[in-house]
Amino acid sequence: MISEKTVGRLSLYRRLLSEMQAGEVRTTYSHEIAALARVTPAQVRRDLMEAHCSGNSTRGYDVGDLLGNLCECLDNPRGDMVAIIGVGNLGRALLSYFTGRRPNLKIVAAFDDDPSKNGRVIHGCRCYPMDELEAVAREYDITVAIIAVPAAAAQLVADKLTGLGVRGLLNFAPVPLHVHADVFVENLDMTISLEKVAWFARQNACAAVSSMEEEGKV
Amino acid sequence: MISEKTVGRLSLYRRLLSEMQAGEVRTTYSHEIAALARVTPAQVRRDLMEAHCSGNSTRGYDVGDLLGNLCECLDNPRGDMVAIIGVGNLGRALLSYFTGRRPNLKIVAAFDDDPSKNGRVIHGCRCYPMDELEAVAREYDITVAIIAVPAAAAQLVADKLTGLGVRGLLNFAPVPLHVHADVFVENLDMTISLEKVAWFARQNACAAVSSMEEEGKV
DNA sequence: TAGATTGTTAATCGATTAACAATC
DNA sequence: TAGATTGTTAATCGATTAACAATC
Repeated sequence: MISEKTVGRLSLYRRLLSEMQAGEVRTTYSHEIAALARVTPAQVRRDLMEAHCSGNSTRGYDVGDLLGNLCECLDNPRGDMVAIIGVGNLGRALLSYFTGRRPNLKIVAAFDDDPSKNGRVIHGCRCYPMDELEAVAREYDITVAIIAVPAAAAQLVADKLTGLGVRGLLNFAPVPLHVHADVFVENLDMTISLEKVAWFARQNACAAVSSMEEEGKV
Repeated sequence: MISEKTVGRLSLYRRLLSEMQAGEVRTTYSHEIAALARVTPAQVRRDLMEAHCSGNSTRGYDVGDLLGNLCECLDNPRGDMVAIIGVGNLGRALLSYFTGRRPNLKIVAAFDDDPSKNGRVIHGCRCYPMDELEAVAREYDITVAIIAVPAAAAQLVADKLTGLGVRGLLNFAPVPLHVHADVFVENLDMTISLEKVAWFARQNACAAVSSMEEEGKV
């Protein structure tokens, strides 16, 4: 099993390579990919080897081959069916953000308890009441879900989803979810991210001031 | 300097502890915090020690003391001024999401090149044209920025911001940013997160099937 | 006291980094 | 060939985990 970080980077490399290809670049070296992805060349090579991609010691990597390999490694040939739970401000923004971004990751159904949303089509995605989760999830064979409900409802939603066989959750609710080991959860707690940024921004600003003071003393 | 992961977890502990306090819990043990945060008790103790929080070997940790210490460690007493760049679907959703969530992290200004947004107040935040970035950033003493512009514009925006002294960026644009070492960047690439979830969901589903097959054989 | 906890130290694990040989 | 690259191996680094003594 490839590590979590490597999978994320492979996905990034793929995107960068497809931009290269659009610019008609045929071959590339690890350090070129590394510069774009902001990682080290050695890391790129290691990641690519994990994905069974090999290069040529004179011409580096063939962009077309690499893209093919990465797609084969990362994508489900049948595509993955995604549901989104919660169609508030955040849910609607996520629908608009994800729609069309990756054809293989299709958000096919949205769910919300608000009756006024029942039956509406938002960014091309139909909205169902929570009661119909089981029926719709089975109909579409949903394997991935995005949780965009308030914190208080998130665990209940996660339990329902995993009970229906969903094995991957992208959780935007600001609570850590309790799930079985065979379910992959990615927590995207945006408040924590913003707090981290603010904290390090302050530390860096302080470090800059104190290093300037030190320089001044010398 | 405390590690990135620890800072994130401290922020999480604080939130969980404040919920405890709302339920009138006075003292707590590391394993209680650990169960809520989905980490190990040893990790909780290590994190708390990093933040110079100490406990009592019989009564564990005092919830009130802990909250006070964590706030002192994590928060800027004067509050941090945050700007958001890009007021599209995502930007507006982020404004609504962050508004009021952390009083110490106030989004005081939004910026967008779309003239129709100039002067509008969205979720209590005034919208300015990009031309006014420098003047407004200096006026409010902005130290943190959220980047919610399309990929093609992100690097330019980041350069402008860091040029104005912003030392923390929360980047939602799907490109890695090039910044100086004294700027902290948190990349929140939601497409990569969703791809990771889909990938591991598939691996886990496959693993479940093969383990069932193995059990069947025995 | 006895017992469960905290804080500290040593051991383990994994990922990253650096150094090298192989290749075209 | 010469040179820059790839792929491989060994060394380093850091974080996590486990084991222990100290505490109330």
